Amino acid sequence: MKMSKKQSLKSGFEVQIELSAALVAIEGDSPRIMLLRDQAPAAKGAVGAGLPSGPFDAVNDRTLEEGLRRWVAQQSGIPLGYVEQLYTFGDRFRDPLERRGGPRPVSVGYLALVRQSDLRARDAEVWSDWYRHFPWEDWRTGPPATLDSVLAPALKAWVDSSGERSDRIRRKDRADTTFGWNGATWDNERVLERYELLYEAGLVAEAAADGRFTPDERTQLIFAITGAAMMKDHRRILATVMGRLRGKIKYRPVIFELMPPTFTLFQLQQAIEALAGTLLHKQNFRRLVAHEGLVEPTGQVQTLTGGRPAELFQFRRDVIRERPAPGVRLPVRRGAGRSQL
Amino acid sequence: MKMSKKQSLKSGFEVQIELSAALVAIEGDSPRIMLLRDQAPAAKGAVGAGLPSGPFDAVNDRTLEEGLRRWVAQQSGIPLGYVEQLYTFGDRFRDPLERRGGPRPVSVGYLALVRQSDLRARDAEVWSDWYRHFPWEDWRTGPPATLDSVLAPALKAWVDSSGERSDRIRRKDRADTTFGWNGATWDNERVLERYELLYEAGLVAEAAADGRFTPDERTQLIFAITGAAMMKDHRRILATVMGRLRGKIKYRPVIFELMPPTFTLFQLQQAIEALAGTLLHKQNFRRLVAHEGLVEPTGQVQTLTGGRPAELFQFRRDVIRERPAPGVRLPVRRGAGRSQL
DNA sequence: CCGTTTATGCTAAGTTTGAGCATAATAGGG
DNA sequence: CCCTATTATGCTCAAACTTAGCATAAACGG
Repeated sequence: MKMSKKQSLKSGFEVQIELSAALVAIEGDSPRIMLLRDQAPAAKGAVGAGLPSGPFDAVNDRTLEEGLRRWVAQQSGIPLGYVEQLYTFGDRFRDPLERRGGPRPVSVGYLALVRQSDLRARDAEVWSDWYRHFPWEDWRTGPPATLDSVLAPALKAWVDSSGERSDRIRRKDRADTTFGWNGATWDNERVLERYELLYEAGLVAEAAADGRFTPDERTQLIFAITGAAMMKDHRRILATVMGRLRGKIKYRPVIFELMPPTFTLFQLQQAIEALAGTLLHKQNFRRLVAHEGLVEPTGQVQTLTGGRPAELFQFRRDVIRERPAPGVRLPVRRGAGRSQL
Repeated sequence: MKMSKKQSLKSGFEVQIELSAALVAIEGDSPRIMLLRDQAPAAKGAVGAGLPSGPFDAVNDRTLEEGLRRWVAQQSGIPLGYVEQLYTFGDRFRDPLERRGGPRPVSVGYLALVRQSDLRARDAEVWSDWYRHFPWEDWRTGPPATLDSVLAPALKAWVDSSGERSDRIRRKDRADTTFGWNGATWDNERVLERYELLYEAGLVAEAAADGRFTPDERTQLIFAITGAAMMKDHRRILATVMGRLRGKIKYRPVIFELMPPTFTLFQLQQAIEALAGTLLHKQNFRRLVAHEGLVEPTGQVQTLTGGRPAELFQFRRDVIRERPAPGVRLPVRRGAGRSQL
């Protein structure tokens, strides 16, 4: 059973692990993600911007996370605080380079939260609103326009394009449940499922880049909505980040990793709304937060908004001790919309 | 920046990925985990039983999960249904073999749920109750005895063993919050945190095996409670599984992956209690499940318990469509205990 | 000083949860 | 065949929590 190094190499047991981090920050009501500009000449096959990333060094890195921090520090200069491992992707052919003889990628995706104050973009970096890459995930101003007008018909075409009847039913069912059509509910955590569906349907630019599709006029139009391609599987990692973060704020106080030391309750609310992609009832949110004892007043006030000055609060560090799952339970506002496919 | 294959090998960028699966099943009120008996001669350095696992084959496996299924099928003959990736571990020296020149391990842990009916143990396999390996996690008959009598004093010794005062405070705080002592609450999901703490404190057999401790009389005693060592980092994966599963049943109907096609409500309750490690209020559980619409009656009854016959139910497949997070919200019973450290 | 804007307080009505009492339907023993 | 133990199921009450608004407070700009 045991193999020499040579043999194992030949049979493909050795791979390179790529560590990627999605750095998330919030500016006002905008959830931001850090992207490194596309620096490789287009001819080389690299497409789009990408997350900070680099290979895991088994000799020098004590842990995977240590390696990740090293790469991020090197590429962005941003010191990381909260870091969480998300998922390990090893699917074949997610990186178009692989078809041209590149190595088989196995990538470990991380989520890192960056406080607004630590935020400084240098030349090679962009902090872009994550809804630019996932416009259908933002429900703060009601059901996203492109959801029904563009994605629904495009997915309907994908459903109908299958030869088998049973397969068409499966596809339709899947589209309905992930996008909340025809009686199903929109679940704001299923970001990855929605992305994967669009990928399979060839409706995101990466799917075209991976060689299965030649982008025609119709898909070009759709790409305009689903956004420009990102490097490798980085948009998939981003989708994972969004879903995970949306789930996590509900039961762990991670939101405070994104807030400045002191903040008004409305700023806190806006930050949560930014991540969740939905709006909250202001008075109830305030009662919830106060009641949960997650924050405490500092006594100071802030007079920036033109209205009555808001009291400044800070996070109570010791809450973690007290209750098992101190998060911000999201009361949802009325008026979820749905459409037909 | 680019390196030839030779260079990258030298600098340690290529590693082997090990895929491991924790197969979970439930028998009555006992949550089971599948272990392969320790088959290597002790002299070789392998210690304890382990999870089914094997290296990822980048040439032949299309995805990581595919490789995992192949290994499990090969080693146990059990066909896997529900499979979920948990975490990727890459810490140095978690496997004692590594110190003796073995390869740097990077392992991707998976959770797989097996239906009782698919359960069949062959010679090399054991389905063991997971609380045998984590006795302090079972609160169904009240606070675990060994928690206060054995773990508390042992952890107190670990706290006091630090030379620095600030470090002692940090250690005490960490012990309190993860084990729910001194006013903190027991969180049944923090299985991994508790295991990691015991590992760091040298209180689990794996920590001794990794060479940092020579087990003396005292630790021998503790190992009797914390359980025999498992191979590599497999008990850590198991801890991750327990925590993840305890969290997941609350918001996704994964429990049904473990149940037979039809079941009584009390069987369902016992299954959930088995995973959660806590007891539920029977009448309220029934109301909850009925109200959530997760199950539907089959019309049949079961007369096995000696009391009134129980109606048999089945899972309603279509619930996933309807609501965003159909899980079994766990009402907790009174009487959480705590102790002093 | 007045209208506008944002922050904050408060309450009525509806829903969910925690706990326990009461009843129903079986088995087994006398 | 009746009585008791045992498990299943139905129901209710009070407490806690949510939802949705109304109402008031405290700033700003004319």
